[in-house]
Amino acid sequence: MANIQKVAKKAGVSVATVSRVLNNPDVVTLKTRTKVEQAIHELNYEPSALGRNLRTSRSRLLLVLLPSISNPFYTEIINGIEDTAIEEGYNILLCETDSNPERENIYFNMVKNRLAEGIISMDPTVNKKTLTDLAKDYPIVQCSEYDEDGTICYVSIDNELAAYHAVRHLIKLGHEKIALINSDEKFLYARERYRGFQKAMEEFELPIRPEWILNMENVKFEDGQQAMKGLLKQEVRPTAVFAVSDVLAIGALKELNINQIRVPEDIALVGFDKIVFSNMTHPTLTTISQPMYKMGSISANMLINKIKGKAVESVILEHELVIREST
Amino acid sequence: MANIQKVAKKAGVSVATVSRVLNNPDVVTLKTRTKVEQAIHELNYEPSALGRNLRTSRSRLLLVLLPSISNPFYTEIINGIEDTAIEEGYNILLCETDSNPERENIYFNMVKNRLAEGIISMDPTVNKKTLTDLAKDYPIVQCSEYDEDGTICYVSIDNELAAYHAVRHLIKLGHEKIALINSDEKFLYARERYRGFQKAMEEFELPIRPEWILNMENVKFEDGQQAMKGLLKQEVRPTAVFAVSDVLAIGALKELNINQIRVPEDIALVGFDKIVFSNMTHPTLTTISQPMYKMGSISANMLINKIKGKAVESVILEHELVIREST
DNA sequence: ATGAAAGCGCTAACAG
DNA sequence: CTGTTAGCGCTTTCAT
Repeated sequence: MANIQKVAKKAGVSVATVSRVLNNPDVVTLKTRTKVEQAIHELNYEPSALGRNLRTSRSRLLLVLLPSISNPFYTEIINGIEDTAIEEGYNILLCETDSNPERENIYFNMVKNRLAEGIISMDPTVNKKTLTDLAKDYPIVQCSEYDEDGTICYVSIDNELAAYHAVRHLIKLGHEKIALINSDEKFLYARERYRGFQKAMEEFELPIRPEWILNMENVKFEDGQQAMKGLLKQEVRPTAVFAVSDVLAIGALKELNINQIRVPEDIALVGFDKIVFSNMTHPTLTTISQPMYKMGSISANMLINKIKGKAVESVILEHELVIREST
Repeated sequence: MANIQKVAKKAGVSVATVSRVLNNPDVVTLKTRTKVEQAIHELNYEPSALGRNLRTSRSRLLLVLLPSISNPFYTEIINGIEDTAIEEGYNILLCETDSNPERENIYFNMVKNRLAEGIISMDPTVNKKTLTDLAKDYPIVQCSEYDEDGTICYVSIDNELAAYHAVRHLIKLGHEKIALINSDEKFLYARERYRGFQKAMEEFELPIRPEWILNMENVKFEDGQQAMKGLLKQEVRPTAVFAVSDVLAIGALKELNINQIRVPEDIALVGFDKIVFSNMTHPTLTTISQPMYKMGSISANMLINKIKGKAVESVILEHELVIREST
């Protein structure tokens, strides 16, 4: 495989000149440049990023931590991150942790040993302590899920307000018996969305029934289905359900369809995230839309600025209630 | 930042010894090893992968090319690739090409300049010529979509047979008017699945109506919905539809639901891929299941073997017809 | 404008 | 078992 030495030899110049042609072409005379370019072409030379990276001690690689790529919530965010990263000359490594600390560790080590220059964490299940410790020495930002009292910058939305809007929408539609399908409250977003639910219910003086507050361990379709199954078994049924993610809502909708319960006539349903599927269900899902692409691109910019040593500040973005057929 | 030199100095040994406790601990006496380990700990030393990579001229990075991560078809395959890769000490870089040759080129360059050691291509839109050229010099395998007369190894299924099974299933159910929602026939899998459709129809002496063969440019939900819209407009309606991907089928189902057409009573529907969402629709979707995880893990193994210089052979895996509510 | 030379951090052959 | 040393391929000062 051709290296810079061979090119230099073939072109009859020094390796420094070849390097200049590669990185700083205007400081080389047209004549020598042409010579070098021809040698490069003839030898089919490709500069090794390995050598360059060691020399410059940069890898131009960013890590994106997420529990699982199968969650459609992340896809638009990733697109935003990716476009911005590529624009800035970085590549991203999608890191599925599967909520597994060991996996997590592999990726943390990649930044410790310089294989990657920084981390965008979107993983609610990440070990906050480890992440905070790592953030002292390496550039890290958080996207969507963040650490409440942490020192790590983030970009997110106002989850409490968004949930409040969703529930208020149901209340204004005349619903009084409203259930909540939430995820595990060990996650900040789950706690915040619960607070939004609570706030709306209290504001309109509606009772919160503990048996209608469901906390699911995971956020897969089956969990939503399971949750709805639980709700339907109860003596008194709610007339409306707010699920904190579209995936949960779609699972719940499945169970409603199976039982021939009409949506929204018998039970109204609101989701969260506006994933692509949410428009393919029957009926289509009312949901909260987050500016996912923007969240991605902002977090990528934040991280790159941090890498460059610039100061960065956390950002809260706007959400939007998207009213469709399920309410 | 601590490097191997500082550790050696602190421990009072040579850099070689430090390197040994890192890579080959058993050849070092317990006593010196302990000394070195303590120095490593005290200095909070992390070996630089940059230096190691240059020295060993390996990056332990594999590229996975796919048009878009938002297509749920890829998620299980990626899991298979990832698990196998990590097991073998490799990491994977998910590369979205967006069917954009420029993007594609970025990733091809990463392997040319040694940042990555090989490529698993799952991208039907990839430039076959470029890929074949690259495969002469670098380890490359194909997963799912492959090049018919190419020299590049692949793992896939028998698309023609799978499509044949899907259509035969509809025929055995008594259907005679069967439509096909296909993707663009520039893709091999589309041509193969068409052939399977054709074979089944001919075997049972059923006519193939050109107006019931739809070739969609993309394979998003909207394309399936669009296709079904087209079918419903026609004078004579089919009683069954085979869509070559679940995503298309789900879009088609959406349009059927909108028009209150009963599935499977009025129109039966078969998809392809068995994506997670295909079990959440109402009715659930009959589909062809591919061993996606296995495809992923086999292709990763193939690539790693190729990198190691071993000979590898293409593999065709089994598929399965999964009969659910839509037929 | 170009070249010589140092060195990024590591591994591995060789010597002892 | 451990140390010395060369060098992976590149960029970048410092001279010229």
